[in-house]
Amino acid sequence: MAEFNYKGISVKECPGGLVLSGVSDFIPSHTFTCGQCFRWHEVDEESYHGVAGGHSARISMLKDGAVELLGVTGEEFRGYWYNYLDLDTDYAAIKEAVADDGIMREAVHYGSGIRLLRQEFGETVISFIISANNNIPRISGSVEKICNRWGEPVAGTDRRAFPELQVLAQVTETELRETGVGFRDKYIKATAGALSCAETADLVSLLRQGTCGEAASCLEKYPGIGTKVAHCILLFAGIRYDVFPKDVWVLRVMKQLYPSISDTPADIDRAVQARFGGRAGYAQQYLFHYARNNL
DNA sequence: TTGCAGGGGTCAA
DNA sequence: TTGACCCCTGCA
Repeated sequence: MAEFNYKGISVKECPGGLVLSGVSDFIPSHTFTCGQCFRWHEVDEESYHGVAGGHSARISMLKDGAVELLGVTGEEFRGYWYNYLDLDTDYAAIKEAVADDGIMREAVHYGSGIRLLRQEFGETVISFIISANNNIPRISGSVEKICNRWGEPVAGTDRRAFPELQVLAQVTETELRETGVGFRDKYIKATAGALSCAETADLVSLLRQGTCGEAASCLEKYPGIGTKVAHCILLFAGIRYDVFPKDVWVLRVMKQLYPSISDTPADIDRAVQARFGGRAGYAQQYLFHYARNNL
């Protein structure tokens, strides 16, 4: 069995996949259930199966702390999963920076194994349009149905890839509604159509420029995308980390734990930018995950 | 068993 | 600034 080192991570081939040593600050349950993604299914304790970017993997934490990637080749690890799992980011440094008071220390400790996934842009856009005024089981169900119906087959699994936006743009609203997306059907079709006409790489490049408010406004031009969904897309597609999505849970935690900060979104943004700056998105994830499970 | 409120918002009036 | 919007779930 071959063994190699990739950017500080020791990668060893094992039957059916790879075992990684030297990955820190990663716990599958924290990363895959913190609300940033909808296509990772728990198959065992600290073991999840997911499909991303046309690839399939079963990712598990082994007892010795090593990370096992089943169904993944060394080439796929270097070419896709390393970046997807955000393995080049130093989470120890981020955690130290954002855990600047007792509340944040507790939130960071609670979600210590969260990594922000660098998800596909189109999949992230459509998934978070579906998330509006919705709940996680239903969002996951709709996304899976969309993949089953219009996605391409993926090697190594019965599950399918998230379809291209060009494909979704051709689907009727009635067909979309059959996947349980409800009134969001027209938003999905319209935004998939508008984005499939645009050059995605150029748009993503544009979204990295300017302030996070400007980037969010750019996305808010598309149907079904308001401020909160725009911020989620920017953060969870790995485009920028200075955004702070404010959903009901974050507003709840801010009101309860930081009553001195006014609960208007603008005031929260000002306080968060001053305090966390370019790491606001990471802070939001720790707070959100903590709030969801403790408040 | 049935009825109702509410959910990781957005949009239009 | 408000209410409608799909529809599933939890709870009384």
